[in-house]
Amino acid sequence: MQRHIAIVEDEAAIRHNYEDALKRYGYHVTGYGRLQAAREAFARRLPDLVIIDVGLGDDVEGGFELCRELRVMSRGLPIIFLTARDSDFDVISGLRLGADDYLTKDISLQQIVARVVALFRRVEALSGGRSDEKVMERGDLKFSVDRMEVNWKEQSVPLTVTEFWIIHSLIRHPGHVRTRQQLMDDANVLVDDQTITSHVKRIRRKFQKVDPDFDQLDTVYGAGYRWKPASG
Amino acid sequence: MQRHIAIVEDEAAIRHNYEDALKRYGYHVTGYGRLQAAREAFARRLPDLVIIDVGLGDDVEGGFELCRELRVMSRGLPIIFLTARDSDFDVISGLRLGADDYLTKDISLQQIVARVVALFRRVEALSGGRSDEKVMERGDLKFSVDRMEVNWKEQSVPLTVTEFWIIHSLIRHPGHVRTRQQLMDDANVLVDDQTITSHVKRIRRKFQKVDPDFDQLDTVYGAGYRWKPASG
DNA sequence: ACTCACTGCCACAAGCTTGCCAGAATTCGG
DNA sequence: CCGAATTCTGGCAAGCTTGTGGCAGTGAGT
Repeated sequence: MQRHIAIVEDEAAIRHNYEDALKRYGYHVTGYGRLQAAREAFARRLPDLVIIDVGLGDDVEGGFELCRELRVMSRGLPIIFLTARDSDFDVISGLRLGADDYLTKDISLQQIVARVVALFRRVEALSGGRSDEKVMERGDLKFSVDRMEVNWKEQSVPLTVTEFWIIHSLIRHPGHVRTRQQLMDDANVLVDDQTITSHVKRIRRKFQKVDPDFDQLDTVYGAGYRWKPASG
Repeated sequence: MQRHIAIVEDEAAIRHNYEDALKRYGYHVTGYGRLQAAREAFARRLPDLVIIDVGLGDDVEGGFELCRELRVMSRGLPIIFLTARDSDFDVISGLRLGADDYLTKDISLQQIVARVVALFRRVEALSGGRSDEKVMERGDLKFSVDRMEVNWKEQSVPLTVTEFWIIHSLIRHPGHVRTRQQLMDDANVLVDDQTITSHVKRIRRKFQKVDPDFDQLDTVYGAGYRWKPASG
């Protein structure tokens, strides 16, 4: 699968520069001019890497806030900070937001691409070659792609491969309805709708074995299934 | 119209396997044993999807080169890479070239077919699909197609699929009257006028359960229904 | 060869949704 | 104010969707 990079940067000219450079390297790139747009997009689907300009307009704090939110959504998601001013650099490092890299805007496009590539390589090395995040945390759920392991409330839930990818698909789109077709695609199987129903039953059973009150996986009648977002 | 898939793979046995599997799914498949043959065919007519073995003979670079050429010819053409080797080098290079998917040869035929189907679905969704706004906000109403969820004054309103599409149709034309016929079309059902009346009744009831003063959905005598614009 | 886990699917049960009817209520035109 | 047309409403039966237990085929591991 192609890597998906998100760029949050309000100056259109700069944003397009970065987009072009990264696209030329075969990445799938989406640019966002405003924080809110980015936030909404991320709620739908997390990219594989995020580049954030912390000097976004007058809302200096916004970039930090977004970073914090992303860290909550996905612990392992690579984040690169961009800043026009050198002075911000200290602030950023002081905040320990967990960004994976900091860049000032005066560096060359080539350098940026190089950093992105390097970051992907590093993430890959850690996670054994998958393009997905190492670990996702969503409320009571901990999800590790490289270990193929799922934890619910600190307890391990033993899932099979197919079940794993179905859950994976649901969790990567929290709150969104996924049709049985989509789940099939994401789990890489080509089967009957009913079979997905069976898998979901088994998944529920396994979660309930660990936590009888498990209730995070909604059925949406006539549509599909949905992973209930943490807050409800 | 039938989809045309091209397979570039030098080992005849493997190539035929793939061809058969995909043909059984109703695709029109052409196999090419040598790069040059494929290149010439593509110059005449581009297929709808290409599967390339990157380990073609001793010409390791050939597959990548072909991919590059195809990308120039058609930016959106779906390309799947096949390889016997699982080394990172192949993966990275393949992805940078803009391949849409990447498979090692040890996966099952079924999985390959599944990927092909999924890729076509994705491409279709991007081009042919209507480009809906994902989230709509109209005054007290929040509406998300992805989530199949409707909120009125911050409270969730549980609607069925048909009700959902009816509301969707009304909200996309705020202040305009929609006939029962139009609502039928938009909800993709073919029924009696009276049935739409029933649906509207149920929709109103559900909104009123959340907010007894709900009054946003007007009846226009002799014509149809209308979603009252916000301030009204 | 044998076991065991996984997967896909079937068949039946349970539940929800939908379409429509018939009578009541409302609106419209004169 | 009256009659005709239109809409509202409660309710119900058919049909579709999902839950559930189970079974057979496959493939990996012993």
